[in-house]
Amino acid sequence: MNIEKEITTCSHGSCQNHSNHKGSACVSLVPIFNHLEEEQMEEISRLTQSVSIKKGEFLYGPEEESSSLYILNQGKIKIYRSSESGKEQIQRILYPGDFTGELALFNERMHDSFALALEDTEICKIKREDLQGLLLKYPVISLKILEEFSQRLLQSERQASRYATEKVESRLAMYLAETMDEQGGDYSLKLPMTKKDLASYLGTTPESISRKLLELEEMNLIKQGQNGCIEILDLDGLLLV
Amino acid sequence: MNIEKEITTCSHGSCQNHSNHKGSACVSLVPIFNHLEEEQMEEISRLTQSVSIKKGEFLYGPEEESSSLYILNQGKIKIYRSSESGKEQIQRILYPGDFTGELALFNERMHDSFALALEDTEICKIKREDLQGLLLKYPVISLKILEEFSQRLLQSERQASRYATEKVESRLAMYLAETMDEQGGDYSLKLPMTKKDLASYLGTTPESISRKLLELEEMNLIKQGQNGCIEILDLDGLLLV
DNA sequence: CGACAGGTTGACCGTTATCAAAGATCGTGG
DNA sequence: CCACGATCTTTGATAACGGTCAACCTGTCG
Repeated sequence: MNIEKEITTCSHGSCQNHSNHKGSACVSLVPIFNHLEEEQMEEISRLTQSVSIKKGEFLYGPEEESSSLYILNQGKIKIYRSSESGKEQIQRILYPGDFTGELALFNERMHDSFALALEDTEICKIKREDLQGLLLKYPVISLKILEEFSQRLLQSERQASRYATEKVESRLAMYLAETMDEQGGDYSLKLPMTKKDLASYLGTTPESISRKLLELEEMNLIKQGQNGCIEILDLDGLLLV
Repeated sequence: MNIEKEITTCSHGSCQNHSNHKGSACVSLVPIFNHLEEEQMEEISRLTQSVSIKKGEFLYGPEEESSSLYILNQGKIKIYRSSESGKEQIQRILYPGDFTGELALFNERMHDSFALALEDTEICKIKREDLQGLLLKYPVISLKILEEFSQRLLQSERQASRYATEKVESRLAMYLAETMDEQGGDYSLKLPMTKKDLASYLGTTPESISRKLLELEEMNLIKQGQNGCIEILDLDGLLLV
């Protein structure tokens, strides 16, 4: 079972070299399935189905009926919705171990966003009925999912509140500060998406991102490198913006 | 058990006349506890504890440890957070049957928002341990909560996306359109909060709300009455704004 | 009756979106 | 491996959207 380790350690990183994971081993990746008995794990594995999608293809789109929970095994997936006025807004980027499809799962509803593969991607599916069966059989899993959900909810509400109250510069500064430690050791980071997508994620335009990053640089708070690499020179200052 | 009916029918309304509910009958109100066996209901009731708070008092505040799920029995509670830059932002208003405290519950974390009673209010508490015990014992409840959570998550993400992409006028128009059918029969509504609070909810200022409502009125899309009563004259037009 | 919170209106200005055009980068196919 | 087109990025000029400040009005509550 060292496949798990291998993948886990490289999530959020840039490893493209692992490609021979068997069938449904990916379930072991997902936090919600942690700490289960081995036989339960096997039962779960038996219920999953593995899917590959190529870069640029959609896992699902809005108005599309959903009946599965998707667990990202390998690759990178962009979840975005197109707003009432037609603008695209990025919700989040999925990395190995993340899952999606939950909403449609419990609501018996359609998807209302797009899931687009940014890289060649491998995914595990669990059908709604199978998952619900599992939840009833092993209540612990529900608690795990509830934790995950409440985490997501918290984040989403915080995000909403930020859009509502902070100006672009602050939103950007906060984003940098938050993304930082996740990405590299020493106060630097590599943007996990294009600046265009970052703009959409932060609810602004590419032009503004460009300008604001320059401003932050001129204030000696950050230093931009190549390829969206950014060094943070003054974290405290950044958070005061 | 007609207490349930009585309260259910008046939620979102303006009934102040029911005040003699016994102990923990309120659990029967909550969607997540629907369709349970009677003995289970009784078990749940035994675990709940009833609390009253007066208008203007806080149910909880941020930085405060939480260990209970709160179910609103009677009254009206405003949930808001104060953003990084110190501005207050309203998350939602609770009506009888709604619950709060979930986040802190599953995350073993502190609250990060305020819960303020807008009216004299009655609440049922269930302790974290008790609730988790229930969830493990009756997995069906988990599914209910998961439904509720995914509903909330969907709403919150949609909301966030709106803040990010729509301008004030659209946000306001959408809010009116959404709040409408819930409030009265014929295309009219009564704002459930002050315009000041509405401004905060929509991520803008009272001044802007005032002006935009006037604009909508001048476009013959709505008609303002007394006390935040608004008649919608042209729903389609409103949604095109 | 006065104080106070909410609401409205006006004037002003900062922030940020928009449009346009040029430069950089990436991926693809020859 | 290079060249091409597509896409992303930057920069500049402009304007609109909306926040802020200040004054005034209204209704409510003690």
